[in-house]
Amino acid sequence: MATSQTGAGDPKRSSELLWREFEPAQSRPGPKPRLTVEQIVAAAIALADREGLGAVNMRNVAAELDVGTMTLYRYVPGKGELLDLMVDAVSSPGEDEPDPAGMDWREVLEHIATGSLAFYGEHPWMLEVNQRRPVMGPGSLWSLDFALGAFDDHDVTDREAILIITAVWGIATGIALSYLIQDAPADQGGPVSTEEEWWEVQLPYLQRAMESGRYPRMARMEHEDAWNLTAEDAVRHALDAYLEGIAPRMEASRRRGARLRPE
Amino acid sequence: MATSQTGAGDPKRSSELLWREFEPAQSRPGPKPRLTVEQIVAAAIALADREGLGAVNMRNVAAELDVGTMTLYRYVPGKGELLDLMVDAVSSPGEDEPDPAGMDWREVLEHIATGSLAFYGEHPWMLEVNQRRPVMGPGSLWSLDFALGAFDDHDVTDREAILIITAVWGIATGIALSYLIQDAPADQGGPVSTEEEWWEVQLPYLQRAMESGRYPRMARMEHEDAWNLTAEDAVRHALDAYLEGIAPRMEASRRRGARLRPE
DNA sequence: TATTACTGGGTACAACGTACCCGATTAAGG
DNA sequence: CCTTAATCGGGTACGTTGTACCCAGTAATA
Repeated sequence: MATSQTGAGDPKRSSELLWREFEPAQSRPGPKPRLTVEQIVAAAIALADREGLGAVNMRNVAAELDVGTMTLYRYVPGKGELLDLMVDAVSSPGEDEPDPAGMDWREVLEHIATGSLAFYGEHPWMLEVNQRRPVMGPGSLWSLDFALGAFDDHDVTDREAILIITAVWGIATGIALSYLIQDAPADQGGPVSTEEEWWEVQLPYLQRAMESGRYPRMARMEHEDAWNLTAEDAVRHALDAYLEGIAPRMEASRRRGARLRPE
Repeated sequence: MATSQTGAGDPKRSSELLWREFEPAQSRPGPKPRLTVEQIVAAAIALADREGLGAVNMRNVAAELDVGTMTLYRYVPGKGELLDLMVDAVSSPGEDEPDPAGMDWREVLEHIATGSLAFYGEHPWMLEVNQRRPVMGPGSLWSLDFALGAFDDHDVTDREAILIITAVWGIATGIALSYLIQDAPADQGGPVSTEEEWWEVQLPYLQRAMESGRYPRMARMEHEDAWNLTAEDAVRHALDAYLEGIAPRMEASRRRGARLRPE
């Protein structure tokens, strides 16, 4: 296995591990484990944050924890499952997470979008993970529940809520993919060309392409400032327009003085 | 190199290959090449379409063409560059591509979004490629130029045009990532759990999670229809709302009776 | 015809995931 | 307290990848 896909392993083992907090450990014969799953996941995340997803291999994670490589397999069935655990762990709420109850729908959705950017800034390797199957662990469920908080005071169908959450998440992730993935530490090995070098080399080819007349609209662009956008600029624009688009519907669906009742 | 990243190789070699049509071959000593770069790229794309990105390795591509593995290295510096070429090749215009000149801004942007979905449906492996650096070849430039056609009749700044294109592209790609990547042929090897199996196994855990009271909003959802969304549904919703949001600006910027002049 | 650059592709190695194995350890039963 | 058996740490080794290196065959040029 070489690629980095979620849901690659045995779903039963993955689920057991994701929800491990639900079955407390019981006393068993044999030596005390030296590690915990949490330690392994934390080490793998630290490694990914620091050196990129390419550096996350079983040998490196084991070295990070100063244990033998094969020891990891006592705790985690394989690399695929470890990746699932990493994804769910970073999706879990932080210390200072606000409570969506009491926030306006706009605030919640904006918090999701800007929070996603900050999130991908901290964990750019998350943009490289192929979330082939949704990882449904405690952290991911929490994220979804948080997002649903946008509609606490509104009468929208479940379907509509999902559509809106999907759209906001899609905007944030789609744009983060364009702008942030390049900040992730790359697998080194080849000629470690910097961003400047990269463009410098391409420039003459692009120049000739522009002069070829095959890209008339591009050729007419002022290159200077148009491309100097940040992910924040792009998300702000897209989100503002999108929220403007759904605002009438949201305002129409607002319930009168309702609060989330934990019935 | 194990991961699938663009821009991984030598940028000079990549550019030369991307723009190979610009330097015509000249007569040289030595045997005639048995292959062309086009053939190799086409074989790799066919393989990726059919068996997934995981099946694209140098040995398989060579077997597809009935040549020795190392022969490929006569034409392509390495797998990273081959991936760049694949990405640019599938981004090139098809036979029946409409001309954005003469289309309304809405039509162009909608065509980009729905076209993207169809595109990812045909080449789901594109969702797995980490576009760490933009591949600036003939195909990608053409896509950009096409998108800029949305503004032929409008007075918008270059910056604004890029913002809008980025938003539409981000919406389509972000949503495709959620909905379509699961349709890509998976790297087989482990327990090849189907979609149903996957959910069946997770269900009891999710049930317990819902009963735990930690996800009150999720627990209150009607699961039946809310999750049965297609990528088309999600994109239509997001794009409609977004276009609604930028419509005032676009209408305000419309030029009077202007047409694209190939000056 | 001789030269020379280029072609096909076999061999081999390094990095990876992980199957398999063995000895050391420790809770539970007597 | 001692036996038993499950569990732990982790070394060895193999299969799969990308690709460096090499050599022999080939064809345009001089």
